[in-house]
Amino acid sequence: MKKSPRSEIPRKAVYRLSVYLRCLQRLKQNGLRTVSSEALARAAGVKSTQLRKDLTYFGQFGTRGLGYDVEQLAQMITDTLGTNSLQPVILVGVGNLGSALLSYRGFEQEGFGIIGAFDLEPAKVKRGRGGPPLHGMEKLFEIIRAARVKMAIITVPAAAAQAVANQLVAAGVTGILNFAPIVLHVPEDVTVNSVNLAIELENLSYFIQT
Amino acid sequence: MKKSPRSEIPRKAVYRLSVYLRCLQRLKQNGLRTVSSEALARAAGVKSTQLRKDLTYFGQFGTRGLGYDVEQLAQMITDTLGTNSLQPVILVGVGNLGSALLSYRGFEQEGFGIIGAFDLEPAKVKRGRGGPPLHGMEKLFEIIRAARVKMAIITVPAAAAQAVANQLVAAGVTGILNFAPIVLHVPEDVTVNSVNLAIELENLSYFIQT
DNA sequence: AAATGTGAAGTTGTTCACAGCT
DNA sequence: AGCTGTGAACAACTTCACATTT
Repeated sequence: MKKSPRSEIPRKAVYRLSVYLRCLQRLKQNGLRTVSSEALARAAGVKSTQLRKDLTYFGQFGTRGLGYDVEQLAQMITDTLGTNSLQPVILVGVGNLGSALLSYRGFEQEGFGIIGAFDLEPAKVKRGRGGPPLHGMEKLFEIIRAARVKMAIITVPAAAAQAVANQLVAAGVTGILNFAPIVLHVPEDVTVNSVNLAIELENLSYFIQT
Repeated sequence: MKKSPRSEIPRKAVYRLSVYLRCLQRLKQNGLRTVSSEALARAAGVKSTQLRKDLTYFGQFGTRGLGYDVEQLAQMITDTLGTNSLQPVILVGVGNLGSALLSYRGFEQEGFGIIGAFDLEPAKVKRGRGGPPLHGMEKLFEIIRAARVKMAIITVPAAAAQAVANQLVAAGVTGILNFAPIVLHVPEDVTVNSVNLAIELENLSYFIQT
């Protein structure tokens, strides 16, 4: 298997891989077997040359004159992203946003299972029925280790986020999806993706000014 | 007032402006009056030269030898982003994620008020107490027009998202925060910021692979 | 002395143009 | 003929080096 040097692949290209995958899934549902870079790129909202360039970072998957096999390309993307097997994920901070995300089913649809939620005061949290078990913070380390959890979602207030991140990293987490409005400092081998909903709106606010 | 040509300012620089603002707010709470580009940049997780370059897109705000006035710089950023006055926002699609975001108070803290929520079947939606009024889709156009709403949040399923976007644009919305896992096609003068939570996790999944 | 502001250099990411398969 | 794969050209963004101001 050709293992490309991971560091030379643009982060954005990896991100777009996920977008392509969504489009391929839709195409498959519509019964399409093959697709050209032109058509897939249009669906994904990018230029066809960019799509082809992105794919070459990971290998060669097309047939010249014909296009890409929908099924096969989707398979290679899930292989590459590592979303074949179900990844266990935990969530820390069951406040407004945290409980919101717990009731959101969108993660599971894509192969991620939230196997546990953590909060400083689990007793105070109002929980709907269903959903993952809720623990106090003292269980964090133990559960992460036991389930070999590599990915975590942080939805605690800004003031607590860095401390939580430190605990997660110490327990073995190497991927963090951070919703706290703060820049997290972590070791090099840990990846942080930050989503800040207020900033997304604020950003729009700039562009709608006439 | 120096009005720089909006199109020549990198989108990323505008985004970082929001990050700087968050840091300035924290500094202000801690009682700091001035801050150097070095210190602010560290807090924001960027290089100091980048911070300075970003700011020059909007004017000159520092004092050489001293640094930036925290209060004044924060003021200029809110002016620039247009978040001085409270922006009315609506939300379309009160499913799992939509109702999640409605109960999330983070938007209001930053000067955005969700003045209305819309759903195909408002009767079916379980609503907690409080929060904005809930309407059927037939009211969408009228309410957007009446309140001169410019910004909207889309949390409908992928299959419905483009149609909703079209309605929003027709009613006068020019900024859309899109949570549907699909690429929206809109006129040039409309800005779309897409947030895809599943993709963020999927992306992490790639980087945690050893 | 300390720190900003900025043209120039460097780096990264995107698009072009076309060679090379099927 | 049609469409992919890719080196080279281009564009966008970041960082450097240093002149400039307080």
